[in-house]
Amino acid sequence: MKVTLKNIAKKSGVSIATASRILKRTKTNYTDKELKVIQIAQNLGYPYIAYKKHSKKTHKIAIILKMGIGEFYPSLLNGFIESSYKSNYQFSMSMIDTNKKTDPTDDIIEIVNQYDGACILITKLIDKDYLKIKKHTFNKPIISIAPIPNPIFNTVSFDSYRGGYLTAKSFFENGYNNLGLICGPNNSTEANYRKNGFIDFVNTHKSMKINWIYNGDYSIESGHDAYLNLKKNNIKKITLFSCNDSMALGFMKEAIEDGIKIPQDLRVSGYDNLPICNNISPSLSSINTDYKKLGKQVILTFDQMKNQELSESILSLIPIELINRKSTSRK
Amino acid sequence: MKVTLKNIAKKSGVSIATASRILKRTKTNYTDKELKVIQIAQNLGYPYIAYKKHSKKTHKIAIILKMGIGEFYPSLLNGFIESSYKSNYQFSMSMIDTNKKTDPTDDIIEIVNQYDGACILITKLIDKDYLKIKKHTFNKPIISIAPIPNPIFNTVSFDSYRGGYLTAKSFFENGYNNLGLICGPNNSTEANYRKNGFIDFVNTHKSMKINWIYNGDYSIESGHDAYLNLKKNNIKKITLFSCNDSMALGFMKEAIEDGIKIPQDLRVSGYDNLPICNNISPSLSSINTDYKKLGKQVILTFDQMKNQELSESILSLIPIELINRKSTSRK
DNA sequence: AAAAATTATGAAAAAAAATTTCATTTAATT
DNA sequence: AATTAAATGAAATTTTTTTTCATAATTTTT
Repeated sequence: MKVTLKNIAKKSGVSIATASRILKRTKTNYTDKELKVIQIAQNLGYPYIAYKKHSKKTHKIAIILKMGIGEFYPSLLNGFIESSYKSNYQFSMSMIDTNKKTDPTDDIIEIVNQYDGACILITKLIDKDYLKIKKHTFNKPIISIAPIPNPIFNTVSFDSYRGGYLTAKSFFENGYNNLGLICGPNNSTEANYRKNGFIDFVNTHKSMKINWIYNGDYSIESGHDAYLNLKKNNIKKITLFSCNDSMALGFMKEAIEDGIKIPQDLRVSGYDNLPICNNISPSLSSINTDYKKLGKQVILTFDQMKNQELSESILSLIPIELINRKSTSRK
Repeated sequence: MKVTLKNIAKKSGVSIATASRILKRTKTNYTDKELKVIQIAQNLGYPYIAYKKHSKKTHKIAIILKMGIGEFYPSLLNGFIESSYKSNYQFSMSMIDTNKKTDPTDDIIEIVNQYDGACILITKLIDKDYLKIKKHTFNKPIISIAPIPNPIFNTVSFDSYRGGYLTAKSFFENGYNNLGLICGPNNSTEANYRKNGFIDFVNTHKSMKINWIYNGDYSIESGHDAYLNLKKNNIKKITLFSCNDSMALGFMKEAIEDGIKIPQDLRVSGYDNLPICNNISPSLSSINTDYKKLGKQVILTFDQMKNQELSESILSLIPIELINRKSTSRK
C-alpha cells in the first residue's frame, strides 16, 4: 500500500500540513518532533524525503559475485572503490549463493533492481540466464566481468589468454621445457583462456612440452590432489602453470610437506597475484590483475552505455602482467 | 525536482493515463512500449513502480568496513549471508577509505541512508563520530561489530579477550612457558582485548613468562619486522601469540626463509583463522571466529531494536574457539 | 514583566498528481 | 468483413500535497 503524508501524520501525531513541511525541508538540525516524523516516514518507506537527495554518487552499482572466501574478493572491491574516487559511481558488493536449489538469477534480478546498475561475475551463468536477467531488470546497465563465449552484456575482463601466454613465454625464456598444467574448471571460460594461452605458446615452440595435465576446480583442495596425482605418476623436475593461485598454494603446501624443495626440485607459477603470493615461502610467481584498471574501464563503459540507445555487446580486455618470484627462479 | 507521471508521460510519448496504468501493473510480461515507460520512470527515479515491491528481503543492511585486502572480508560477508537465509535480511558490503583527507563519517552516513540499517566495523571511529552518524542517519538501526570502550550503538562482536585467554591456556597445558607476544595496533580496542586476555592468563600462572613483546599494526609487514626484532634480540625457543594471522604469516615467512624450523625451533599461534592457516606449511594454529554466528546475533539484535523505542546499547559477545595446528604442536 | 516579533501549528483552501471513467481507436479473432 | 477484445487519451474524479490564513506558542526586545 502506498505511503502518504496522511499515514505519517496520523502515526506521528501531527497534522498533514506539518508532516509535509518537515519532510520537504532540507536543513540539517532537527527538533525531536521533526526527527520522529522523518523516522516514521523512513520506516514506512515514504519516498519524498528532502535530505535524501544530496548524494554526489548518482550511480550506485552492485558488484554481484558468487559466494566464496579468499583474498580475491576484497582485492576486487578495493580496486573498484579506488577507481570510483571523484566519479559519480559508488560500488558495493553482494554475494549470491549459486549452490542453493533456487534459481540464482532470481536473486541477481532482485539485487540489480535495487541499484542503478550492476557488474556481474558469476561464471556459472549461461546465455539464457543473462537474457532473463536483462529482461527482468528493465535494461538497467549491466556489465559482465566474467567473459562468456557469446556475450549478452558488455564485458570488461582481464586478458586471461595473454596471462597464460606470458607465463609460457617466461618459462621459455628461462629454458624450462618440461612443463605441467593445473587447469581450472572447464566450464569457466576464463579458466579456459588462461589454459589456452599457455598451451598455444607451448605448441609453437618445439623445445617445450607439456608432460602432465591435471584438471582442478580452482579450489585449494584440488591443488592438494594435483600434487598427489603428480607424485603418483612419479613426475619430477617439472615446471608448472597453475591456472589460479589457490590451486598453486594447495599444491605447494602438499609438496613442501612431502619434502619437495621449490624451486630447486620443482617450479610453480600461479594466476591472480593474491597478496599472500608475496608472503609465503617460497614466494609464488603469479599473473597480476589490476582491479583499479578494471574498475576504471567499467566506469567508462557505464558512461558509454548511457549515451547509446542500443549497442552491440563490446568485450574490453584489460592487460595483465607476470610477476616472477622465487617459486620459478633458477635456484 | 519531484518526478511525476507527467514527466514520464512526456518523455516516453504516452498519455499520463497510460503511464499510470503501466506503472501500477504488476504483471511480468511487457511490451516494448511498457518497457520504455518503466525504464524512463526508473531512470528519473519515480518511486511508485509496482514490480519493485515484491522483495521478501525487507531489511536491506549495509556492512560497512574499512577498505583493505585479505581473506577476512569475504569470510565475514559469507557468514552474514549464510546467517540471512530464510530471514528478511539482506546484507551487502561497502568499503570506506579511512585514509582519505575527508571525514569518513560523511561517507558512512551517506551509505547508511541508502539502506534500512547498517553494521559498522571501523575501528578508527571515536564516540564523537558515532554520535554524528547516529544523528545524521535519523536513528536508523545501526550495530557496531567493532567493540569500543564506551559503546554508542548496540555492539555484536567476538569475545576477543577469551581468544587471548584460551591461547595462553593452551600454551600452559602444553608446558610452553617461554612466551612472546606480537600485539596489534594499540588504538584498536579489539586488539587490546586479545592481548589482555593473553597477558591476564599468563600473569596468574607463575611458571609462565612473557619475555618478548613486539608492537605490530596487524599488517603482514609488521610480522616481518617482528621476526627481525626477535632475531636482533637473539631470542630462541620461544612460543608466540600473534594478535592476528597476517602478522603471524609475515613472521613465519621471514623466519622460515632464515632457516628457522616451526614448530621445532619456535612456535606461533595466530588469531582469525583465515582459510590460509590450514593451507600453508606448517599450518597455523589460530582462533576461529564464526561469522555465521555473528550474523545470526546481528539479525536477532536488529529484530530486538525494532520492538524497543529506546534502549541501552548492549554488548553481545560471540564465543570463539582455538584451533590447534602444526605451528604450535610439540614437534 | 509586558509588549512586540518571530516561529510553529492545524484547518481549510488551493494546487498538483494519480486514478478512473468513458468514448474512440487499434488490434485480434471469428 | 464483421465482431470482439484490448489499448489509449481526454476529461472527470479522487487522492495527495502544498499553501494560505488564523491562531497559538515561543522567543526577543523593551
